[in-house]
Amino acid sequence: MNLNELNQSQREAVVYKDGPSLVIAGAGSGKTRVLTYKIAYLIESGYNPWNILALTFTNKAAKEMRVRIASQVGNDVASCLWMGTFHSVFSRILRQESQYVGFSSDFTIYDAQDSKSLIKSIIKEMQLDDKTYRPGSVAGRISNAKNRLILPDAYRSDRQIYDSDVHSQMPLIGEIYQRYWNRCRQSNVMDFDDLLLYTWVLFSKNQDLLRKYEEKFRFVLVDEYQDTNYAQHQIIWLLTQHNRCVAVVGDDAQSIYSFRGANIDNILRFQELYKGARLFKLEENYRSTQTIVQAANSLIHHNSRQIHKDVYSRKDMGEKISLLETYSDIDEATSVIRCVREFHRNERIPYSQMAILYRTNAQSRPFEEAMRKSSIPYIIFGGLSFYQRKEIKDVLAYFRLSVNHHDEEALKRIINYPARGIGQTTLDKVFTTAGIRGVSPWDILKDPASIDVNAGIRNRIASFTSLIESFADNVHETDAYTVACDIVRRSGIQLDINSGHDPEDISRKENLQELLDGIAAFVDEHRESGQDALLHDYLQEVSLLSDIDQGDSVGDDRLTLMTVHSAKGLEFRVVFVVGMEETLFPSQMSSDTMRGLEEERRLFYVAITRAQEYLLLSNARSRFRFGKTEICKPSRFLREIDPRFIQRVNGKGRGQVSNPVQSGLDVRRFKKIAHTPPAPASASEPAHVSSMPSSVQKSSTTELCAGTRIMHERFGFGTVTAVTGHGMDTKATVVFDNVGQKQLLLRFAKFRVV
DNA sequence: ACGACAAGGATTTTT
DNA sequence: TCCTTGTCGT
Repeated sequence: MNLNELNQSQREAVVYKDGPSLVIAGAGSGKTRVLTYKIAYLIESGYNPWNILALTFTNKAAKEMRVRIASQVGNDVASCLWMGTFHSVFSRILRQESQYVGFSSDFTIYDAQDSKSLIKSIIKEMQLDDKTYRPGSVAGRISNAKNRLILPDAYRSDRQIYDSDVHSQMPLIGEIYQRYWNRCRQSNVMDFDDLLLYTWVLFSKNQDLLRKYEEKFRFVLVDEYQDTNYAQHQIIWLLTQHNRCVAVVGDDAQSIYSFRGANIDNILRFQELYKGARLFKLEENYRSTQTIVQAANSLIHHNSRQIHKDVYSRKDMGEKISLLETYSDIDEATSVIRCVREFHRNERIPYSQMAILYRTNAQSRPFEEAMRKSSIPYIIFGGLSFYQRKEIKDVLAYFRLSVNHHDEEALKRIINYPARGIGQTTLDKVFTTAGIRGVSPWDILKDPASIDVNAGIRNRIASFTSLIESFADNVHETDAYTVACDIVRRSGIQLDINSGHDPEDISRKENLQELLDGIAAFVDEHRESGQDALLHDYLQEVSLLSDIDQGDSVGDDRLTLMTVHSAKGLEFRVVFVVGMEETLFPSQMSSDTMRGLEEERRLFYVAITRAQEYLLLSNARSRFRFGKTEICKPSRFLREIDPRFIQRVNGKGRGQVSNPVQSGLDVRRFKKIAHTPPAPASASEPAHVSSMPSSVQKSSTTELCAGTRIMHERFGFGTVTAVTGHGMDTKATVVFDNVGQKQLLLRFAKFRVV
């Protein structure tokens, strides 16, 4: 590792390991670089990788860091690090120690949808009005409570909380929380918040365990600390208050997730909590022009609560920031797209280096239309993620129920999908009886005498339970892919999904295939590195995966459209921030409190600092919203940027005024997430290569030695650096051109020598 | 038990 | 406007 590749302040932050430290990393200042170098440095100075805990918020960030660290210390070492998202690391710990919190180790995980659905059922069971007790808001309150480490008992006896619930017309939330809590325990499931909450319970109620993990994690690093909630903060504190070997990295100016419980005070008060903590500031921005950096500074200075820093750039001043005001949202889209085309033609900037950022997903539509008209290739992020789709969730529910029969939400999803004649009436009986007896619905299904139904239904129930049990039989021995195929086939999902022929059905079919391909890849990958690849293992990983980070195929030159939130951490040569209007950005719902407004301002700060070279901000005088045309005022944020950095531009071009008839008549609806115009008929590569019936031959191991070039089915080209082991256990160490170093177990690896 | 219609609501969403 | 949810009819 070469510390000379770091600047002065980066280096100081990296080599300090004698106590707690807070690294304030301005936008584009090399935060990930510091984290990865620091971990590599710790290892070089004697720390065992398995004694280092590094926590991130996204799988993507964890993966990226692991690759970068692997390139410094090798993959073998890097793979021993405890590195991952809070949720995945904690779920691993909880599975290990599940007995101490009263769960069994094969607990399954509820996503937000499952939680909401269970809460809805509970509200119904309590015969409350779901207009007053809106499941979404109730779920939000419970989630908040969990993030603040408030257990149901404490919730119900807290006067202040009760008053606030009464104030919002929902005095019984405590009761709902208690029931929700019990039901999750009974179902052997945890929701996302539970993964944090029970970890805290585990450590705070059990001194021996805490000591064990304190010993284990000799050094703890946390990325994006400004986004931690109280629970995460407290767990870190429990683990590190004695050895004080903790480094947190973040930027208070980029804290934009308070609506999910993130608490900016965690980072602002870090030094009060860890007395004597060193503060390092990374202030040189390597990403953007001086204009962009200074403009962003001038904006964020309007916030009162922040850690002082002077972010600067040594790049050129660059272009001024363009301000574009248009007549309507349609004009805004056409004008922005015209700019996109000019940047592409005149400046030769690829589309993939440009992004349109907006506050809300609903704003994407006019841009989609404009891009279709001018045949600009684009990709829209947002909307339903892959794993949220019905067809995918159904399959996953089968997996979950096979692993954990008590998973109530999984059961509810699939007991009558595909249709097997077990209707709502029967289900109601099952759930009511389960509620009365205090057992899981599965227990009721297994005990046919417990409900009053006719023999036909009884038979159908019996065949359903034995179907699930037959899946469960294989779950511990057979690999996830084989089990998954078996489930998809024998459950009747395959039949159901293959039956339709409209575009919707085709897409469902493709999604199912993609899921199965993903499982195949998972199995391959885990086998190659000698790890288990059972359905349990897959489920654990996939339950905590939200987006498909391998999603976009490389080489596609497409313009990006996304919300500002999802753009965090990304950068583009050209950025358009659109819809800069009061009530939209800042959002109506946030602008009544100072705290909310400051968060919106930070959000805008994030948007601005995504740009490397060119930044354009636009606002429309009128906008079509909720079925009406609204008059819009320019955002106050536009006035908060120092005018020295701003130039007004005219969106109308050469007197072109948008034609309302033209846009109004365009009634075709496009549901596709991504759209590529037909024009550049690129040699179409097969969209899906089913990976299990391997198209790549296994080569004989004797051909391999250090220096051999190989082509791996998934990892691409790479060079063998070492071959170790004998017979079945022969492994090759390969440095891949794109994905870094990997260990391949030759018995399973799919590659050929080139 | 499923499809057709009406009504109501509508940020942001790393896990 | 558009999406989700609930009710009603067959």
